[in-house]
Amino acid sequence: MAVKIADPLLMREINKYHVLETIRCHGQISRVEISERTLLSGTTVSAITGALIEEGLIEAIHTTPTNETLRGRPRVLLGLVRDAAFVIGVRISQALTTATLIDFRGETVASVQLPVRLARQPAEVIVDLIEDAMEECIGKSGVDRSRIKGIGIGIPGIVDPRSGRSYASSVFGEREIPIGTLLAERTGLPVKLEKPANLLALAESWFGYAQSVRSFGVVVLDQTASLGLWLEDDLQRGSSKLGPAFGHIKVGNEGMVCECGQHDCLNAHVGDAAMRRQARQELGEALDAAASYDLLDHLAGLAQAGDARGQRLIQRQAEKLGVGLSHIINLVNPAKIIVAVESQRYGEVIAPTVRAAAQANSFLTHFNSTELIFHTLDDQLWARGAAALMLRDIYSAPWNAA
Amino acid sequence: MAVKIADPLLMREINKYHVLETIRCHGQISRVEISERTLLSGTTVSAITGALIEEGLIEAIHTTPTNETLRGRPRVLLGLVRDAAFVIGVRISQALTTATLIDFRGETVASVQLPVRLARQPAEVIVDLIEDAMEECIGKSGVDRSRIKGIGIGIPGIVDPRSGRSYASSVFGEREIPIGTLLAERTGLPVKLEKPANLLALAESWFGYAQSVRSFGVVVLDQTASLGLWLEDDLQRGSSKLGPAFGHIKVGNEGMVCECGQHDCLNAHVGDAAMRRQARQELGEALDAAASYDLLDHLAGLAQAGDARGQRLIQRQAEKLGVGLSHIINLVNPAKIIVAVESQRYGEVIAPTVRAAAQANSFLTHFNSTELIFHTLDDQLWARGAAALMLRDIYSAPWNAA
DNA sequence: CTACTTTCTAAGCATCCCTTATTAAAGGAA
DNA sequence: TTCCTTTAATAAGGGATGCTTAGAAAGTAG
Repeated sequence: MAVKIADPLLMREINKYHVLETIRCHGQISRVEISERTLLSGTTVSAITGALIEEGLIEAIHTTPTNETLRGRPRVLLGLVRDAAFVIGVRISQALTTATLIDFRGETVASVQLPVRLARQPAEVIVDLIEDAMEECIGKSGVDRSRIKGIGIGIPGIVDPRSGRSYASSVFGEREIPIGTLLAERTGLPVKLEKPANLLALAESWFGYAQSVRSFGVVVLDQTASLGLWLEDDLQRGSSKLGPAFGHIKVGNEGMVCECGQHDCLNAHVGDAAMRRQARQELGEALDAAASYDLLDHLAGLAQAGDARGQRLIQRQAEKLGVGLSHIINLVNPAKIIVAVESQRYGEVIAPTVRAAAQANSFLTHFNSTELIFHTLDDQLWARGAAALMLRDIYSAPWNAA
Repeated sequence: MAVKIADPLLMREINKYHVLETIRCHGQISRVEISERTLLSGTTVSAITGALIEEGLIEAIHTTPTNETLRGRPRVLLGLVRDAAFVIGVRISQALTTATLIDFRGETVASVQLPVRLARQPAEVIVDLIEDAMEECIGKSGVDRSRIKGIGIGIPGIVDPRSGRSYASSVFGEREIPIGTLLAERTGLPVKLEKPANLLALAESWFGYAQSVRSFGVVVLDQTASLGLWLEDDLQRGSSKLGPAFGHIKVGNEGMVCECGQHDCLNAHVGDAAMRRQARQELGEALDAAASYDLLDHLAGLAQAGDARGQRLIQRQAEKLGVGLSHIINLVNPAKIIVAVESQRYGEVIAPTVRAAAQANSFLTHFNSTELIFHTLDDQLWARGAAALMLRDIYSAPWNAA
């Protein structure tokens, strides 16, 4: 069957999920208000919240009654139990690995940064390093190890969330590393892998600009361009389960070579890696040392300082990205597209051109119904996305469950 | 709330829908088999089928017991009641309007063709003509008028299914005609509009190659190229509710002008209208008379006969279409893409090139996980799609209901 | 301290599904 | 033909859920 058969247990699960979601979104909320928002009867809400309290997921908050001169019995506010579960979010990027411990409310408890290039290390060492970072994180926080329920990892490149394998990642080079499996064996915890754009999409949906938005996309622009698509309450993974191949849509005919072997992929024109190649050609190696990393930021600085060649480079990239966005707009037409760029300065420089190019290449009605948002890639949000990946299992939307 | 609250009634609705779907897909099926397929208990199936019989939607079939030397009490086969409801599907295209009467099982009862160019007529006349065709259809079939539950209409161009308006249709020219509203007023029946690709997607999902496929796309190539996307058990309409603007994704930089005012839209390169312009340039007006309509078919004939210019024209178009498909593959990566072409000959000629171009421009993993199917645009299937549009309301999937 | 207001919970009812037991409707063998 | 076996379909009983109504709890206002 494509869809689950309904029985009383599923019914309960569904309503329980709704109640938990309502509490999560509101932070603190009374039973009455839950009842109003969910349209469930008061008794049902009481029964469900009772069970959730029993399970230790929520608790009554005994702070101020918050009664704004209201008469009658004061409402008891309910909220998530902060330490009902902890999750570790790991962000792996070119030159920096971050491990962040997140509590059940999605808030950061502790964070450890590891400024190391993992690409040069063998798999064993990589896993060692990540494990150390996580240990440090746990130690710093003082959280009991048994309360940690899982690990969510974000890795650039092609990631298969089913097998826990990472392909063609700029971080690991050509190697296929079953990093998920390795870490799971080490820690005995469930591990989930995703590409960064998917994690950010999850984070935006839970905590960010896309709360209760039914369809949106998150475009991450750093080493490469990548897209996470959120449609109808879940990540869109497509038939291959790998998610959209945004970086490999074709956006020109200049013959730029992509690492995938084809020509004029978006990633051949756009992103840190592509820009480095172009900059080397056009600006010479003067740039090379200055912009060992943070090339995009450096370029933005040049452009703002009035450097014509830098401006042209950026302009060209922004246009290509705009064309890429236009394909999303025309084909999927989500309510929002959030473009996340690592360097704030760079984001500000390209935003107008990207927007204009997107408009120039989109069908007008569709462009107008898709909101384009630019913002800086937030490390914190990123980690919360990785955590949400695991927390989702605990919250467990019943219609997605196996 | 984004999702419905669960209560016993919804539970029943969901299971009822599953039972009805199972019966629809199987034509004739016993209670036991329904129980096995849906995983519902026998008693529940009995209760639900009992209700459905009461409502007149299904009935016991008293033909052969179909007992393959099986002992025991024979199974009673259940099936849809053929005349539980009738629906009229109307297909409007450039030079031909077809009205088809469809029964509750999705089978054609009667069909009327109107070889008339509606573009030249005022709105009043258009509605008159369609009404006449429908009347003829009803009369021919002898079906009681009161059993007809609605009208589903397919119109090329931009269609807003909410307002029943048709924009920028090649059929009506620049006019905005509220054809849905007009016909609803005339007939007193509910009317739904869709673009052809959406109707075909619906039809493929109900009756065709995409039964129980969770995600697929249907690309229709006739006057223009158009895409209907089916994701997660429903048509993907996007934020604008108009569906994908496949014809307006950009596929080149040759500067071909599209009717939307932009350059190098897919529709500027591909489809009957674009080919006519190109053919006029390259083949001269010798072609003009021969190919008043059915230009694509005519071209295919030329190409098969060895005409180099015709082959080049077709080749170029096929490549552009392949690029278009690659965007679908890379971004959405559906399990199937069904390419429906009006002329069988033309379809056969372009298929290899389209496939090759799609492959050359897609990320390999994604290409390999999307099945590409070419087939001829089936007038019958088309009409059944229009009918399914209405029947869907009667079947009423509970999770899509308001 | 009492009356009032509002929140929350308990009791009773209706619906649904499931498991088990019973009836119905055939075929096969004596 | 009659009785037994086998399978299908229905009926009865149990468990879970949600809803409505009524009552207990916990404050404020006077």
